[in-house]
Amino acid sequence: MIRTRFAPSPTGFLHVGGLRTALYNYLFAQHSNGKFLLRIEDTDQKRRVEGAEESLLNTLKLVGLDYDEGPYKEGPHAPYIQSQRTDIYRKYAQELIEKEVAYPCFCTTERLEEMRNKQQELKQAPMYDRACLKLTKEEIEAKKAANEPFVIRQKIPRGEKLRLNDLIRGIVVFETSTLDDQVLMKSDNFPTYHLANVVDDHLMEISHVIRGEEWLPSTPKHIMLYKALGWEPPQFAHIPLLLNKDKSKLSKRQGDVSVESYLEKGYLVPALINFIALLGWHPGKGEEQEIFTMEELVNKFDLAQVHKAGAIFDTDKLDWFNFQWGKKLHFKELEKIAKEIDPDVKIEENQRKEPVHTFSNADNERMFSQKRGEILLAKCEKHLKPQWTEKPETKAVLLKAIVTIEEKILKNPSEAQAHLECFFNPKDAAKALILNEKMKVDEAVTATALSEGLKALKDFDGWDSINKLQTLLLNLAKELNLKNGQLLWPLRVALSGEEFSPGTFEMLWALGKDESLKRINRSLQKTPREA
RNA sequence: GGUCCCAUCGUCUAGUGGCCCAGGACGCCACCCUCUCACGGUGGAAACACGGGUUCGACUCCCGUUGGGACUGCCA
Repeated sequence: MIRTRFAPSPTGFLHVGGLRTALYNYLFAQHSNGKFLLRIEDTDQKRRVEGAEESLLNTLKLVGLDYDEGPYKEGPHAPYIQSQRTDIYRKYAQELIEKEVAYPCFCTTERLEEMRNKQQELKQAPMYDRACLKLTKEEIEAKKAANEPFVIRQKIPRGEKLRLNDLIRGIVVFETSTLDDQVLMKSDNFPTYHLANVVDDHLMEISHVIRGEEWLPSTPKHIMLYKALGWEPPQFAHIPLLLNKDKSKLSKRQGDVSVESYLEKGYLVPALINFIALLGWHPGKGEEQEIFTMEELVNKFDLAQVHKAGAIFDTDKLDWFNFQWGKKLHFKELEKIAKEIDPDVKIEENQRKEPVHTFSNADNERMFSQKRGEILLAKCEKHLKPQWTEKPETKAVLLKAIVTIEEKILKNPSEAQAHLECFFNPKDAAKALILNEKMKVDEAVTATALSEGLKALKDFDGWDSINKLQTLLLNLAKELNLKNGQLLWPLRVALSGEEFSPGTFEMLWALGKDESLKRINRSLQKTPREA
């Protein structure tokens, strides 16, 4: 039975590196029909952060990493919070002393510090000098009786070779003489990671310990503890680190590392998972697919394909994943509501692989467009000026305008405001902007385009359809013997007042007849006809 | 300093001795589409750290060098 665990320390928000560790544990367990457990490692009273545990649990839930056993869930090995298991660790610490693979140490922090400084100066490896190992039973009892605080240290044998077969790194050999006598129990009677982790992983029947590479150097100590207690060690898989741009271990100081903050910024859960999964793992076999659902990841995941080298956490690619997933999810949602509105709707893909919805009547199409606006609005509402969404008349325009900038919202919702500005705060079109040499738009062309455009639009009654507006103006351009751009550019700039904006047909449609004619008219007044 | 880990385009990576004068993706650049921006399409620049072996043949195996990283806490 495969059993894995994620064992975070509740000292803050869930870190993206932690998310990846959790994800690999989850994927591996799911892939092999095993169990994934969550255990809270809160043995350091000093680093306790209020609310961190809740936030951790909450984020894990948000990203869909549900655990089979863990806090607030029934499980055969409860409790899953280490601070509630201290009796267990004390018992095993005692057992280790009795087996003489651990010993009490009364050295003060000051003495240890002094010792290390000296060793550093002599360019020696800082290691505990085993002063307390020489204590007799009587001396130990006397110190205990005098209430001297003490820790329990692991007694590492000297001159032995320890082989570890890591699932990712292969065989790693350690010389035990280079290993320090690790503290197992602190003077506050709480265990350190090293003891608690070994005891719990054994008791909770963890088969595979999948954890960050930073643990590799202490793994031989852990293996010795398993052996000393007569236990079979689990399999180890040390996954590579996530790195800052300068290749150091990913840290808060060099950018955003909390999963919550990425979620808050609007990154989609499947995009984040997709991105993180591929940082240090690849399905291999020449696979060129990049977009994977959680289900596909579970199917394809394999520890043998996890890399050895660290990966830089570079969010450029995350932005791309987010855009891909944004489109995918959005189009799926549109399909659903289109079918709800009109069971006979025809959905075809255009050349860009975007869905085109053809409805059986104009009412359905209108309703769909409105719904589409509402969906898009929900994606960017928090970035918009509230006055646009509050007034009914501006809201109607907004729901249309927002559809015209769909791909921009999908790409980056926080920029929606800037793209929508031209619908609500029209700037007078600067003459210099309308005239465009490259497009062959001079003053005469502008005057013709605006006045003829205005004339045609005045009597037009197809304002509810972008397609009809398009047909009208394209035909007009032909009649006037103008290139499309010569007619459409002046009109678009007259409508938006901007160099960049949604297209002419889209703007006309969203703005509606009255406002459109007003804007074109105003530009026309200001643009002198050629003499 | 010591111990351990690692090393293919700027980044994420494919590659398990001949399929590779190295493939994909992001980013970048150019062109196309086009009423602008964007979207989309096509193309381009861009990497096996170095030196020795082993082999008929090395990105792939071995050794060394160099470089990077982690650990070296009564933190995890």
